[in-house]
Amino acid sequence: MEEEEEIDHEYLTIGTRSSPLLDDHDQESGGDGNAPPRKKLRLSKEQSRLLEESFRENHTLNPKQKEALAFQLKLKPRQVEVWFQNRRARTKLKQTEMECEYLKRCFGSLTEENRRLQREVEQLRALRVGPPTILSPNSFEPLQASNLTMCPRCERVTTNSGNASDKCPFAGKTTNKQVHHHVLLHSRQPWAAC
DNA sequence: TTCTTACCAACAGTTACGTCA
DNA sequence: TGTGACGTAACTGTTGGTAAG
Repeated sequence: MEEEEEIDHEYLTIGTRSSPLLDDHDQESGGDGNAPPRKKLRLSKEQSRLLEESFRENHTLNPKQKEALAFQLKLKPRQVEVWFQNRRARTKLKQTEMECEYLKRCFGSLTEENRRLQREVEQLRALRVGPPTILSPNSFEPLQASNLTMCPRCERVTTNSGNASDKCPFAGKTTNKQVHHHVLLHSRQPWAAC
């Protein structure tokens, strides 16, 4: 760990052909297209600590803060700026990875739930031997459920084929409303349009 | 008021260096 | 000792906001 502190930060001057981090003197010494190899700065522990501390307070810096921090860290403002840009990018990447993991887990549990429901549907299908039936309230004979309709007003059940006058209290009445109800209930055009 | 231009900051994507297994 | 993976400093190009003309 101590070795990191021993890095000679002086020699690690950054720069390439067009590096904004090079001052004029460095650019000149760079010469005509023969760009010196890019040197990479390694921040000291103290520098990293201060940058992290500053980042916790603010994820962006205004020019004054940038200047002050750069002065404090003995770095160029551009280096501080770059560090903050990269730090924001790392934060975002980490968040995205966490969201990705969360969505994967959701997908897994939903897939499992889907499988379970599919199995349940299969089991229910296997139990069903014929078309669903219900017992007639009058004759207690089994009636095919597909032939039954329920009046939304009186909530009584009748067969589509017809004569329900004995079951519906509104059947046979003579007011418009009641006739309407009766027609709706016992016609082939059910009450959907009502 | 609207349009154009220049400038700047932030970002996404990429490159390249240093380190480590 | 060479090598590939990885972390990250630094770079490039794009975009959106803003002020001045």
